[in-house]
Amino acid sequence: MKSAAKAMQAEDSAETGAQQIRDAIREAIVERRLSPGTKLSESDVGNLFNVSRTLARAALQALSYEGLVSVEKNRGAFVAYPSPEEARQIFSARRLVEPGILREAAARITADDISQLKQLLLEEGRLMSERGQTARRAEIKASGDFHLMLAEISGNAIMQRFMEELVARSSLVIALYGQSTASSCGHSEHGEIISAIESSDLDRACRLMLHHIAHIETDLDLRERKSLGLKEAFEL
Amino acid sequence: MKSAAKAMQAEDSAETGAQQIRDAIREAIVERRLSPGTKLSESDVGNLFNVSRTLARAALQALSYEGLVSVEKNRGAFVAYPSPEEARQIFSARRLVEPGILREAAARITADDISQLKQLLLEEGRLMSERGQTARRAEIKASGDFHLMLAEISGNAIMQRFMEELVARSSLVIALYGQSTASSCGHSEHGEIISAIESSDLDRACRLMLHHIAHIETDLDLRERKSLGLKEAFEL
DNA sequence: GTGCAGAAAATCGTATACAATTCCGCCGGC
DNA sequence: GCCGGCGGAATTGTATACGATTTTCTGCAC
Repeated sequence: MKSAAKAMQAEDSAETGAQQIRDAIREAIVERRLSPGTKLSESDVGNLFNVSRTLARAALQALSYEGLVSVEKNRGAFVAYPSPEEARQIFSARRLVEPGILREAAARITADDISQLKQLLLEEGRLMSERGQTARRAEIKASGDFHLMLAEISGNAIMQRFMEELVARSSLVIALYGQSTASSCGHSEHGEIISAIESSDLDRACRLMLHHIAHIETDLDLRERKSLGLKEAFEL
Repeated sequence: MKSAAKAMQAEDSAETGAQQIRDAIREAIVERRLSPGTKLSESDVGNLFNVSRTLARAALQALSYEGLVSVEKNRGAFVAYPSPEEARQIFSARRLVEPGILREAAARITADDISQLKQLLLEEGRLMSERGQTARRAEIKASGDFHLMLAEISGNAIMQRFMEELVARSSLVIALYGQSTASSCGHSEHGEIISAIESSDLDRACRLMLHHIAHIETDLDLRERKSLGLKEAFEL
């Protein structure tokens, strides 16, 4: 309900209404307030934001292009439920592009950028030590923001958009298959990467980045979770 | 009309009507039947395909997410007109991801894949020697398909989709800023890359790929083309 | 002829209406 | 009791309707 109110207040924004709805839903998905598989009916979304189905539908379509929502013909839209294979591909893509982004970012980075990165790191650490759902959600967001900021620094808007997609989908994967409570990125690894950049040791930075991504993947249990709703579900 | 890479997904009236329209327009853009800057009004598109504005709008929205169409609020949709900076970023992105894709593809490639690649090459060569608009258009498509097939072989659907976007946008850039009539890729370079893959010389293949992309860029004149609609336009 | 205000036309943004499809419970047959 | 078919409700797919914004055209003053 309060999200609906938020949508109303920003009514006279520059963007078309569908964009705001899309952003609101995306944020909810990335922060894991919406679980994978949840049905997002057009009417419900429309009612929630006090708009017609037209706009709700447009927002859902947009999210499906980002891979955060899957729409099935004549059946509706659902929060994406990435398969293990999809999960592997997402992280494979990250391993493929993030070192390159890191290199480009390092080539253009300014002192101001570095201090911003460090501030992000600090914030991340602060949230980690806090308790509570909201802190947890903010932490998830912050740890993704580190990777996104590197993409931003790289100065390539296309890669930046791609990284936004990958980070968002990673959040879904972690929500589904993550095991440890340490929800997302190893915080300290972010710091080490910054250090390596500062000392202009690019190779080391890239190695750390790859290690970091691998580390996140290690925390996943990517076994096919079939229906499982059988005897196995009850014999424990 | 049987592009191998189009092995995308089934038919039987496939997806919702908007998708077909989107694909048709995308093809027209990539084959340069639609020039950058051309206005795509919702009504016109709808009439052209005998559907309502609703579907036309959905298709245009979809294309805007791919960067092939830019929609301006309350003004309409236009075939994208990438700025020189955008063009640089597109090719920068390709330099960043294509070597990685190539490596993954090489790791999974089969004999059958190689023969398909070679066949694509042959087709490309044949089209090159032909005259006429339609041959030219088919050639443009074929030269892009080489890169797309590598992405497909890599087995990563996410990277494949990203490459589809990059190749399509590259076509726009070449249409805008390309100088030589040799519309697109150096044909022979594709062959060399295949050879390097065949002999398992990955480093060489990557070097060739980077060189190949650089070669395409060399053919661009990325100077800001301001209005130019002034005296310069008439004094020649 | 030039320039500008204002109306008319065209086009987009959003809502609503209707058709098509799927989902779900009910019922009779076996 | 279980299975398969048959409405009715719910939901999506598409079209149309209407208000808002932009563009174009017209006419009058200068």
